[in-house]
Amino acid sequence: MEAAAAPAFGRPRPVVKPEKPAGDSDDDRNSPSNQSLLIKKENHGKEEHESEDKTSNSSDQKDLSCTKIQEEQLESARTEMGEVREENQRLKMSLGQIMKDYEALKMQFLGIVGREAKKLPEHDKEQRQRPHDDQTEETDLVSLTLGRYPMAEKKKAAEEKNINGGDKEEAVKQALSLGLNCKFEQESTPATVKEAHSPNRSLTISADHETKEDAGETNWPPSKGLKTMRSADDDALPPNPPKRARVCVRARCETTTMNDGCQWRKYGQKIAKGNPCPRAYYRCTGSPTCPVRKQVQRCADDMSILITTYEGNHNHPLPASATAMASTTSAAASMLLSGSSTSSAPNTTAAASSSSSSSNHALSFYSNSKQNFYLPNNSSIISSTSPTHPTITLDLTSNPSSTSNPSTHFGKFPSSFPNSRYPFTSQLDFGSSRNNVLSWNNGVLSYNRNSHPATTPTNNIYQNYIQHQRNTAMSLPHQQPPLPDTIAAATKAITADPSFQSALAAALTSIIGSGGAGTGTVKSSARSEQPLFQLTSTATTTTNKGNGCGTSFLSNITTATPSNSPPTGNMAFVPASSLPFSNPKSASASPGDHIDLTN
DNA sequence: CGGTTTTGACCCGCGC
DNA sequence: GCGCGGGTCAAAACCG
Repeated sequence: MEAAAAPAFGRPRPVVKPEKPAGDSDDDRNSPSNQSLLIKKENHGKEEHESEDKTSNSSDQKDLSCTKIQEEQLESARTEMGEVREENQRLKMSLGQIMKDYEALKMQFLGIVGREAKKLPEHDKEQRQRPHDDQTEETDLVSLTLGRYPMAEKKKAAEEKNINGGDKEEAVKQALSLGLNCKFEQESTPATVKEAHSPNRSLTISADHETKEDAGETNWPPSKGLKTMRSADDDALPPNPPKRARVCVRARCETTTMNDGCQWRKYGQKIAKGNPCPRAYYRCTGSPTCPVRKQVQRCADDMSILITTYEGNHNHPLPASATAMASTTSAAASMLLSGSSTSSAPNTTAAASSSSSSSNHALSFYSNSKQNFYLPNNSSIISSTSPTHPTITLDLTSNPSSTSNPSTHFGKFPSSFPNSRYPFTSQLDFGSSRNNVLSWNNGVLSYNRNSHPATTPTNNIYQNYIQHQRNTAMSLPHQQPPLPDTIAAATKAITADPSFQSALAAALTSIIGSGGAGTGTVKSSARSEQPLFQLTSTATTTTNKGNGCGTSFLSNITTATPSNSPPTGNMAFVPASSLPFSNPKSASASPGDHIDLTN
């Protein structure tokens, strides 16, 4: 392995002449110097033989000249030998250097693994101890819950977890080797990650998938819809297209679909087994060739929960309001595909590495080289992997009363989730000790902290993040700094760390919205006629005349945060004009919505 | 009239 | 090989 790994370091190898093995002195018999010596001997014998037939004068002269020639040849042979030895030395040194590099990387990797292991919550450890077939990559499962997570249910959910089990090292390896440059604007950065087929994901493997997707070639289930793909989306499908990740978003929503800012056309509906609610199939109509599709289905156990599964990346410019969700889903997919899903604990640092910080990944889960990213409290991601589709689930449901909807939690998730056939789920609870609630209700994201019901409810998540950013050295008691400072700090943190979580972004958005507007509604500075996003909190109640469950809560905090991020940047800040609430035309985007303010 | 939704039929993979 | 189930197609209906 070491020998194989050494070239991967990219170190320029010394030029080695293949016909001249750089061996030690043992191999010198084949060296040119020896050859020349042999030639010399042969010549000497030949000359001696010839000298018998010739006169002594001429033979003496010839002997003289021959000895000179021999000496010259000897000299050149010696220099040649010296060169060969030098080359051997160089080769040995470079080999040693490669070995050193390898060892260093190995130590780094082990260190990361060790750190990761320390940060695993206890239930993760329990989970790890479970004999699980999660050893296979096919069953990767992570969970990120953006809602409060009661401890009891956390334990349940922990049982579902498996990614942090025996495969942790593998996952970290994947995280180290993968970075998914999910893109939503197809042009800028050539994405370089594809889904891995095998547990041993590598950069090589990850090179294709995104590229294909970015090129607008969606690798929809190769098995299915070949006809469809050929006709509409793709010109050519690879013989063995890689699996593509799915991102499942669970959110409380009374409407038929979540309003994620995209235009969708329904192309099918099916009654899925085990769920009385029909599953609807939508296609993105933003571009005729846009490969993105989504499935919408209500949770069988809790009809108020809408499960939206996204698949594919948009190959066209998205409405700004859509970039948020697209970014979120893509980031989640990135996380899944990169194996960074091993992060689990509150303040967990994911050992994910970003392959490119220049991606358009609006809400990257990745951290640049040595940066850590922190998952907000109560955020959870469930990722599961079916034989055909790795799936990551962003649970945006909240459960203010932990017992009201037990089924919405991941402990029961597999039974209610349409992808329940996925053999494993793992839930990573990022700490719910503070009883934070981040909920997404019918187009509004609300974040409640139960411990301070009367205060501004939306500060905790990024406070935690900021606290982590400050390395907890200050060990400040949990408090809520003045909002402007907080926003500035959050902005700074976000801009400093592009890997900030989408969920955190959502929370931040709501924070800023509540803080900036005070009424829970932030209006666009450019177009004040439409709310940028609306927030519910324990203190404020807003009505959403818009459509359905908006995902654009992630969008448009530009007015509050002086972010320099482009619309497709790490945070999707969009103008109000493009918010889905203002788009009542598409029924799929926002059919007959009404506001659920129960949270 | 163009776009969307509905819905039965069809295709295909997978498990038995 | 067969049945099941998920996913998609495509024509008709619907809607603004």
